[in-house]
Amino acid sequence: MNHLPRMSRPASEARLCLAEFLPYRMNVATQAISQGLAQYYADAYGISIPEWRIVATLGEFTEMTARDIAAHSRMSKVMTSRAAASLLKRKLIARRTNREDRRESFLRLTAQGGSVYAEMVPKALVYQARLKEGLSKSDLAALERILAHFMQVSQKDAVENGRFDSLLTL
Amino acid sequence: MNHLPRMSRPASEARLCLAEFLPYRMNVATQAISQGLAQYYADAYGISIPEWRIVATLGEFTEMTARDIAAHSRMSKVMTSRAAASLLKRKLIARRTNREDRRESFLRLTAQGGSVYAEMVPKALVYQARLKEGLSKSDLAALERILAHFMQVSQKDAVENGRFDSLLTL
DNA sequence: CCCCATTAGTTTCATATGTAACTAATTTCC
DNA sequence: GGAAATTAGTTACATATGAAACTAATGGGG
Repeated sequence: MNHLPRMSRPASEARLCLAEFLPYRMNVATQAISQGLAQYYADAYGISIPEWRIVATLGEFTEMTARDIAAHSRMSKVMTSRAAASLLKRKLIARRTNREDRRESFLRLTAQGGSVYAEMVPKALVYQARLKEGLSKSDLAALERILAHFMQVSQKDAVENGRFDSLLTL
Repeated sequence: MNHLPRMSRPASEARLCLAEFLPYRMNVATQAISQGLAQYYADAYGISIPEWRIVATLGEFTEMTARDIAAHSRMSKVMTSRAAASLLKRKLIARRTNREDRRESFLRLTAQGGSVYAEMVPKALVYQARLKEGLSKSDLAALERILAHFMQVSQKDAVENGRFDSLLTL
């Protein structure tokens, strides 16, 4: 007589180990990375991550509309609007309505916003360096490919499932 | 006469390019990955990510306390409590108070919860396979090292800054 | 034994975020 | 030239999340 399993199970019972599941692991790692940085931004400058994205974008490009900031920093227009409002209130950025198209306005860092930016950049770079420190050149190169690949796959997936908006939503 | 810059700037003006900033890129990539999966969970089973983490943990370990599920799936006890309450209400999990220590209870999947799990696992594995598809063996190996490294660095950072709780907070 | 500290888990409150509706300006197209 | 569609940006409402307060049960000296 041959041995049959006593308890019937689906033919292909694939096991899932949460701790090894890639989306989970990416989430946990990213959460851990963001946590420290966000805490630092908040403690030192009272700036949230969406606000930081605006400051960083304006620090890089000088003057931009909210729409373009949103696209560049991959935030929704709502998120961008709210973060910009908060920065405006604290006079870290200033707005200038576009006379050619009065729906939009150009945003730029104020002097004060500029010095916050100037202070934050080196800290951010140190943080990034700490993250990379200890990884080999080839692992860092792999990371570039991997992140690009993930973006591409997810993007394709979003398009296939009609979530076009998620291409711009935080 | 020698040329001096007309506008004085900090001696070491390190530039920051948001699009290349690692924490930002990890965030964007992870967000994109999670989005698709979360949407799928929600559409097909009305299950959120925290709920899925509980289901996945119980599918793997059969019976566990909320505390241990939280630790294993890296969620705060609040998040775990809320997600568990929702799953209990929908009878996807069941609870059994521990008689030795009546503060805690053991949670397990119900038959219904078990079949949801059984249906979701293959889908999750396909999603993961899609993500990995197209990456070389060596890039995937690098990814393992990278994620482990990020966890280690962030963990050390959290401890140094007294954020012990963030070791367990989602 | 009993008071105090600790632990599991829940609830409350404040804040953050997403979706959808909205306003105002502009463009399209007849 | 003007009604209809589009676009930039804001607001309103519902939901999600985090922090802290809270409840109930246990453990640990004295």
